[in-house]
Amino acid sequence: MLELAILGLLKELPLHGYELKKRLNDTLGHVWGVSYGSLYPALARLERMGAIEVVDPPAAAPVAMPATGSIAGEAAAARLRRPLRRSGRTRKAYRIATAGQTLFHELLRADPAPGADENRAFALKLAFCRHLEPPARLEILQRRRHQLAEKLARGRQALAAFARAGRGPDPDRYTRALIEHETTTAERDLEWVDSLIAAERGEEILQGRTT
Amino acid sequence: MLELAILGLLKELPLHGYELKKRLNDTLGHVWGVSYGSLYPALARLERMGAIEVVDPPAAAPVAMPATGSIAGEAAAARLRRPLRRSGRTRKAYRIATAGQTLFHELLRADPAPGADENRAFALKLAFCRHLEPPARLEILQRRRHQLAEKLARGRQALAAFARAGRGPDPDRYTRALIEHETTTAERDLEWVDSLIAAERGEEILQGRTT
DNA sequence: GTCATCATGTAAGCCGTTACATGATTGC
DNA sequence: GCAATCATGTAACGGCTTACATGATGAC
Repeated sequence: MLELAILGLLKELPLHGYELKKRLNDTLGHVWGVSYGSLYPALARLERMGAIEVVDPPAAAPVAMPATGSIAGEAAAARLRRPLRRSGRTRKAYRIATAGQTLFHELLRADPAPGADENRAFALKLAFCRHLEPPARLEILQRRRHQLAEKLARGRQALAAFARAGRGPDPDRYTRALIEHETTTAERDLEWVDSLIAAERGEEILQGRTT
Repeated sequence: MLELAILGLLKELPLHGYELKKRLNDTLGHVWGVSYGSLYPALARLERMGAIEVVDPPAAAPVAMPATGSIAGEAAAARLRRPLRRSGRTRKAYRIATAGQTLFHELLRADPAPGADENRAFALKLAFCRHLEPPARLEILQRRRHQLAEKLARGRQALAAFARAGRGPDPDRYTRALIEHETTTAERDLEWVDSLIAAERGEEILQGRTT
């Protein structure tokens, strides 16, 4: 997942580790907080894999990039633009390589190990899926839909079990309240994803694609 | 967190590892899935700490326990009741010790490391907080309330930043939609916790406590 | 007697963290 | 020259997972 986030950010513009961490925590902070101890090794790993590469030009590259469109992107870009006359050796800016593009798409499409971070995984994917083709986006959304539907089913089942077991005064109102709340949350999440899917389909039609 | 779950279950009735895992996955499964590889070491750790102890009686202990009130508890109890005539040595059933009671309460009151599993940590605490005194319960709920309020504030802030930055056609509708959705989710979670707090207060008044 | 299941554990590995070590650049 | 901050890394550890090793019991 860290890899995905890194590649997603580098896809917009070349960055060095320190700046990358800042952005990760600023723009993606609510979903994914990273520390140096995992960031730098991850960068090294990605470089070994050939997914990213250092941009050599000691004092040239990332000048005058137009609006990236990403939140806080402008501020970060400004931060990067200014001190470019540093010697250029201390900082190691990375750029995404072609192998990295491939990896990026693979990671976006891979279904997440079911578990606690299904949520953050989806959030991360959504945050980067603008780089994808509409069909691939749809696939991600539908996979998420499926996850949520299952979660909802499990919740309703648990609720039914409660109804059968809990005769008389509440055996455990807290657990029950929890499951109820989680179930309605799942319902709403599902509706939301459905609305995203609908929007996506509308988009496609507007563009004349009938896939 | 595993410790908390284990202690919480053992507080209801003595169990051995295998059964413990089943319950963990059945009743708490939606919030916390465990594997043997972490469960058994955790049990060993807790035993070393003196928080739990093996129940020696080779073929006697957990017979005829009345309704536990926990979901699926009856089924599990039946499962445990029947094969009791096993030699009694293969299975190591654990009971919570007094040191464990203390630990349990400490774990319930400890504030969770902020991060991804704030949610599951709270869910787990809620699932066990019926063992707590009302004031302690209130404290947990209020801590959660605080967490959610902060999350909500961050969300609104991010949204405001979006409003400032995103002139014209959507720079990134996906991220925006994500943050919007997370914000409204936080709002609803907050309302829910507030309702739990209100219920708790009502409870207190009914019982004549004016704390 | 053999198969499914119950039952306990260990080993290796993944993915992240905190804490530490180190040094360059800039502002004052 | 000194502090703040920028910047890169390493080391140790944490907690959990999968996969593996092992064996008892009960059903047929």
